[in-house]
Amino acid sequence: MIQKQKGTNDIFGIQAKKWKYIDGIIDMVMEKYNCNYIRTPIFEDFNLFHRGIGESTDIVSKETYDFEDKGGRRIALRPEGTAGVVRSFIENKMYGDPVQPIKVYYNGTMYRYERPQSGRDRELTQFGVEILGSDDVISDAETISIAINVYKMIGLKDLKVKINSLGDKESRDNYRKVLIDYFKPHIKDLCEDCQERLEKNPLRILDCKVDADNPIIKNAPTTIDYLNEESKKRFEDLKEMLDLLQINYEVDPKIVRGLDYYNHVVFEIEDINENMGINNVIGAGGRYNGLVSQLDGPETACVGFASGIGRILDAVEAEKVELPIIDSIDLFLLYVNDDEKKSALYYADELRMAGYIVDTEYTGKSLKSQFKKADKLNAKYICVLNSEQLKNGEMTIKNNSTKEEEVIGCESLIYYLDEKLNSGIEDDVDIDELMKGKMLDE
RNA sequence: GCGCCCUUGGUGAAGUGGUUAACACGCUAGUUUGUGGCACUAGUAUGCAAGAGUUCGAUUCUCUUAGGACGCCCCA
Repeated sequence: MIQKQKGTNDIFGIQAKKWKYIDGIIDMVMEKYNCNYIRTPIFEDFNLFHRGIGESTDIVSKETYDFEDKGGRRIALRPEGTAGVVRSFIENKMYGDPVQPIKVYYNGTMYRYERPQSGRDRELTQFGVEILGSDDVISDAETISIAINVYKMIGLKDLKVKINSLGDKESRDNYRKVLIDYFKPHIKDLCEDCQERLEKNPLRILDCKVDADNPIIKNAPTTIDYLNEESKKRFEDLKEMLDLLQINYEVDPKIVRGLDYYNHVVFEIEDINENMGINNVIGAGGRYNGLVSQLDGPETACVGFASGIGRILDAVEAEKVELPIIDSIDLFLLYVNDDEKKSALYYADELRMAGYIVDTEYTGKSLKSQFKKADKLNAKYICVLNSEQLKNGEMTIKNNSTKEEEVIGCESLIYYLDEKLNSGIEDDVDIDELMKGKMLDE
């Protein structure tokens, strides 16, 4: 039997409904921020990621899904969303758009060749926001608030926002040197991995799991100590704006991000619920002012974040958030003989086009099992079509929770359902209304 | 790339080097010739991830491959 590929998932059933619900929330929140949807290709030139993500780490060569196509081109499945968006920004000359900055969001699958573990798959789905063409701290604050508001709308509560500033490029490079100089004399006191990291990626030593309590690491100089005046001012401004937005945050000098295109603000949003696995960061981002020019575009200041839908759903489960998923149908039509089957087909079609969720029997099962099926589908109303009754232009419709039956004229079926289902309390989910409700709660 | 554990039906699972692979749920049918969800009865894996080996004989032992879970590395 052919099995699915390692680290991939089939999403279906109730899980698929949850994904669609989350997607709906994202679309709605983005609309409010006037952030436009962008769809870029899933595969790109390998060099986009090679140059975009940087050569200092071995992420790209080792952990992208890449291959040579039939025309001899080196292709990579996108491992993240930002590079493609930036490529598109440059290629479509969006920097010439009279309205700046360009605010876009994406939502799609990414591919990383790595060993699956809790919260990590080879195919993952991320949504993310990029604000291209603004160097103002207000964009930094807004980026974080977008992420937070999406999570809030979903119903997540155990969130922790961690922020840090890497400063501008000089600050960052300077800090790297300082850090190497600081650790060098203590190298023998660090774990094996950290000894390797010292040259390759010293910033990550701060995040070491083995030596987390090692005083050498705890007392290491922080990025913030090496910010220049302008960078410091930016960071203070950002904190003030987050306070204004009532976003609780924590400054964590260990947040450094692996890639070297980041500067100024970097942030991670964790779900700290105890049921989350080791990978509990559900969203992360930062400012990347150097990337557009690095990819041959004009100097453009950008900020953005990305968030894994899979991780969000892990958090939803960990926090036991009940998503308001519609898991019922309006009417189930039962029948036995061929004449009744045709009536079922006809009325199902009519009612569906009138806006109702209608289902019926397709496998010729006994009436008894049709009742069971109606129950499993959580049918609000059921109707057993009867040839004799239909000849007189009538049918019996039954409320499947109260069990009350009524005989009605066939032609009044739509009006009957309209009256019963669309009046009074309705449990259909209106995301827009939900949002207004939650906004007011805050 | 490395480590560790795991893989039995539609589902949850028990089990053993040797006749018919427990049990439960589910499903199907009947009791009940068109109004069910209860009850009872019957049926429901020629098969134990795939392949190879050891053996008189393997689902059970060994190896390989694939997949799952978790952790390390890395983390976009």
